[in-house]
Amino acid sequence: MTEPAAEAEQDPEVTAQEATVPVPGAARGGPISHAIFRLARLHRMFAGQLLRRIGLHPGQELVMMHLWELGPQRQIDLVRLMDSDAATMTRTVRRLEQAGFVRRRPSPTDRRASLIEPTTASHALRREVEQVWSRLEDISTAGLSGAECADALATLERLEQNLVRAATPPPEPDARPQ
Amino acid sequence: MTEPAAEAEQDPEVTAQEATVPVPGAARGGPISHAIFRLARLHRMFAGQLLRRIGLHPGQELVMMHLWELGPQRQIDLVRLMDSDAATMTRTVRRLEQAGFVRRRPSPTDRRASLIEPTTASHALRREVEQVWSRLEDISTAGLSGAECADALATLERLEQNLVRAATPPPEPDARPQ
DNA sequence: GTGATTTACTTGTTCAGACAGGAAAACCTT
DNA sequence: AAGGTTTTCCTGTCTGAACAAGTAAATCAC
Repeated sequence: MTEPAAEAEQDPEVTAQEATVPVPGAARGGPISHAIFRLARLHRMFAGQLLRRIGLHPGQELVMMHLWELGPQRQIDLVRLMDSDAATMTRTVRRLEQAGFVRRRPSPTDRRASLIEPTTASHALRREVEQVWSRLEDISTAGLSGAECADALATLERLEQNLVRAATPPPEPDARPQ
Repeated sequence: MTEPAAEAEQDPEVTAQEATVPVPGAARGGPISHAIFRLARLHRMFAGQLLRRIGLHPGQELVMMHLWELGPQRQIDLVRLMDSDAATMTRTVRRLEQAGFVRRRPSPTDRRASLIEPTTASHALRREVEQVWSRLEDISTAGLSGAECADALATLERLEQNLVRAATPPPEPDARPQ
């Protein structure tokens, strides 16, 4: 069990005829929103194809990276690290367990929780996952200078901050929140 | 329509404690990739919450926008317009039909296909969907000048183009492709 | 200590998205 | 006309993601 990876075929048919999908919303609706949407779609599809070859599904690689980096974690810790969902994490961990990449161990201090830890077999995956991320980064930043990369990053983070601010519960101008 | 700015929500619990989710990959892995990932997640979550209030799920609004804009379409046309998947479209159209937003009519010229058309009832949705997109755009671009918006758009499209290029099948340097 | 609340996790449901496989109609070639 | 191929759509399966609801353990308040 726990055969390391799927090494599949080496050259996938990463054929996305995406290019320029004309969407009504793009013209009059929201050019930025729609660009985010398209970029996200493509990026996700790309990551999915790279991950598929090493036997992971999108999202699972983040769990594994956290575990490799931080060691055994409770599910709730993983949920917080990834800003994910407890229900999703339950299933993701179960699938990773069935795939032989993680193991569950009852928490010695909390009988509600279990500790999730990477199996030794999973360590063969680590380099591959890191290669996937590095490849994705190379592809995304192809042809961009260091300054342009920094610029792009600042732009992405600014957009993100705008959404974070808008999503943040209430301004709560109350002087004494507590 | 197009109420000016984000002016925050008045009610929803759009509480994402996102903020700064520390992910291993962010530090050493791929800052740009990870920023795309986070931005996409937030953007999608936001769109989902706005759409939920008007009774749609993410993705369905795009189908409706195409139908409102272009009139009756075959499923395969919608698939191509959205760069989606035939299987997904089958189910999305079925759900939209059950929700009363679209109707199916057999194609007069092709007995394999049916034409999907928006119902009259759906037209009440149109303004709401447009408001959602416009709100999303306002939120995303809050505090950005016109030039900065154009800049951000260029950045997003450049990243997108990088992925498109990488996904495009082969360079095929063969002089005579045919 | 007893009882209420919170926390960690699970299950059920619904949705999008991707892939495999298949059916029927349309098409092309011979 | 006959046969093979392509197109259009559907179903099944598996995954992530989100929400609701529930269980068991821990914690807090009294």
